[in-house]
Amino acid sequence: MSAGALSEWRKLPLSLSELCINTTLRCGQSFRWQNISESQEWRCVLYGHLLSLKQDSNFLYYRSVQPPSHTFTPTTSDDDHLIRIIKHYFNLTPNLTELYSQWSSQDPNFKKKAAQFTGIRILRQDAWEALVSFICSSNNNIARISQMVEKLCIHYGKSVATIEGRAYHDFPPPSALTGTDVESNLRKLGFGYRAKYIYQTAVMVSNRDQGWLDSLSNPECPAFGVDPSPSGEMKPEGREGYREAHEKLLELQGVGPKVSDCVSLMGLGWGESVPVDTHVWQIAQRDYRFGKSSNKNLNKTTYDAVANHFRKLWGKEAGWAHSVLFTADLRTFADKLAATKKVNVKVKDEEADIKVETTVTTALNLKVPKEEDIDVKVKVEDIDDAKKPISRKRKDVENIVSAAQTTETRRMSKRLRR
DNA sequence: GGTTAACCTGGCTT
DNA sequence: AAAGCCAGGTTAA
Repeated sequence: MSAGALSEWRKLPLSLSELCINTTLRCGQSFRWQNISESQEWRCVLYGHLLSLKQDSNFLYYRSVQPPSHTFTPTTSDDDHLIRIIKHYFNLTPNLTELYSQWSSQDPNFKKKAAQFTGIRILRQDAWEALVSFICSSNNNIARISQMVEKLCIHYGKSVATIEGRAYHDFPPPSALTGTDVESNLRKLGFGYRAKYIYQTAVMVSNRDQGWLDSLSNPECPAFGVDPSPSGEMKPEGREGYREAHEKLLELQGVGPKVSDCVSLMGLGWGESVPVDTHVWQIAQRDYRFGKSSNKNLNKTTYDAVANHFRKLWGKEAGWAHSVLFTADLRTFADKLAATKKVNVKVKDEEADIKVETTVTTALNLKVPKEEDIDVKVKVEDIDDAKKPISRKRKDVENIVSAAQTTETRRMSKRLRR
């Protein structure tokens, strides 16, 4: 392991509509990125390299730790290797702007949401990491999932670098999690019932041929270092290879349909995979007329119906579009909507402490179904939220949402009150 | 074969 | 303050 020195920043031309790391790295795809708030920088270990990123409207900036044997200036081959990691991990080949406009032309609801949530890409993560991460995700919240994944790396992953006193670890391979004490250790570390799933799945994967998991990848979007080749023909239920990957993953412990789809999408490169979780099910009911008649709850049949519907609507990269709507619905991003409202109301910083009396025509209300509306009295005391950190507590979010409302009684959805 | 109760835990609400 | 609720589900009965 190496300590200390990060290289100089280097940069890659990239627009925010092609990739927004601040959204993409926070929307529940990867649970491992660390945000350094002072420098607006994101850090994570990928393929044994500590990578640090930041972004402005025209460039993605990146740097890494210097291997001790090298001079301060990175060699071109080091730089090339980092660029390859970045392009692979962020799946930079597809033209996202083009995809957004295709999805928008097919789907007015997508179009409505997408304007606020540009630059969301599906990451091309390591399949094993995605598998374990999403096993951890079951019946769990993003904050705790992130903690669990971090603990896995600290206790079982290789330490790669130490920067500013913090050690950075890589994600542990399956073989590191097959010890007979792993389940009990993970339980002590707070994994709950997922401890057994992780241990059992590690054993199962280790017992298969090396590279078995990666072999389930979309050939057009293979594992890092593998050359792409053509994949099969798109069908309503997805390509042959996707169906096969999905099915094989289900054999593993702790992997049901939703986790299998997350791994297929974010770890195996199958763009048509649409994970249907509670959020997506709610979106389907609220915005796409699902669950209106007999099928009121999410089961195998409705799961497939929702996924197939979105594949028909959005096409081969349906999972990418799904992620945009999913993100737009995350509580973490309630501020995006509110922030835009504030721009509309033209509230100036120096007026931030003044009560808002303006009537706001709000997109918040547009997406609310009438049946679920309830009356809420809103009093706005403080709308000075602009400089607060990204991650907010519930009360902060309510204040922001409130700020977008008037002081009179308005209608507000249950979902937005979360 | 489709439904349903358990399942771990920590953070937040009441 | 203590109890209840909830979080990107899966499993076994």
